[in-house]
Amino acid sequence: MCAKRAQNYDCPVRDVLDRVGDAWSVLVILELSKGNARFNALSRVVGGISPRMLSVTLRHLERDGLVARTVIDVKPPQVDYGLTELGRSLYRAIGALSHWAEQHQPAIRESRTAFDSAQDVAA
Amino acid sequence: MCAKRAQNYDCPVRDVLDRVGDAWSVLVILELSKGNARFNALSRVVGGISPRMLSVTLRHLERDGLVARTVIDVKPPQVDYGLTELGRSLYRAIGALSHWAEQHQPAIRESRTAFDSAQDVAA
DNA sequence: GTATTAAGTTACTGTTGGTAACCACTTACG
DNA sequence: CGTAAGTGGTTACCAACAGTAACTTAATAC
Repeated sequence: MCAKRAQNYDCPVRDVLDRVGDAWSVLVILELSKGNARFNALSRVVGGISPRMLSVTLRHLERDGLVARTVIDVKPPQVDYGLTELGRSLYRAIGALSHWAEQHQPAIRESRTAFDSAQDVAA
Repeated sequence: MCAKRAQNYDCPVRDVLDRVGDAWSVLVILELSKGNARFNALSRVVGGISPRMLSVTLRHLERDGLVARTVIDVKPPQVDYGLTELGRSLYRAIGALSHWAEQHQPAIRESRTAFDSAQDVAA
């Protein structure tokens, strides 16, 4: 976004947020932080994700060097996905934001409720 | 996302990432971290944002209690926007991620280039 | 009277996020 | 031998939403 319209902003943060901002990416990184996994295993455990979305998400993460894809040449070929070192370091960074999120979620929830009921009155 | 399809996951992180994942939200928070500003001032300084998107973004941020909207009752009524304490604390949290982003951007860029050229060969 | 600035809103469009259905291949079961 | 179920995805399609362009209301200046 920043890069695309990039009038004044050259923004490394956007590169990361474009990836992190995606719901599935985070869930997949969270899952993989527990250990490597294969496609269908992820598919089952992430819950609600479709094969396509998983495929797309994994390819994005692989492209950014956050996830490594390894084909194991057994008879029905298996594919193993795991976090790279870069991926693990991002996981830690997300952890910090996640911490903030947990701490302040009540405040946000409260604010939203207040805002919404104020809107209802206005309407 | 998490909340919407919320099969298994009740995820406070998503609440925050839905907001942070949006390009404009971050840019606006960054801008407001420098000091309060009015609508058209923001419009000019953010660069590339349309009135609608600014309006939408600000209302989201206000709803989440990150930004305060103050109407000043002068003759052409003015509206002042500024970060709340919650907003400032999020700004600091974003800072951490931003730091990670700056540190690792070269690695990500490199990985993308490598990945893309590998794809080109394959095609 | 028409131009500008304030702070947005409305109506529309194009991209993209997401679903449902399908594919090719191998092993297991009856 | 046929068919079901697991592997790892792709293709075709649609709806929602992000984003743009144009308009609004009201006041002050020229």
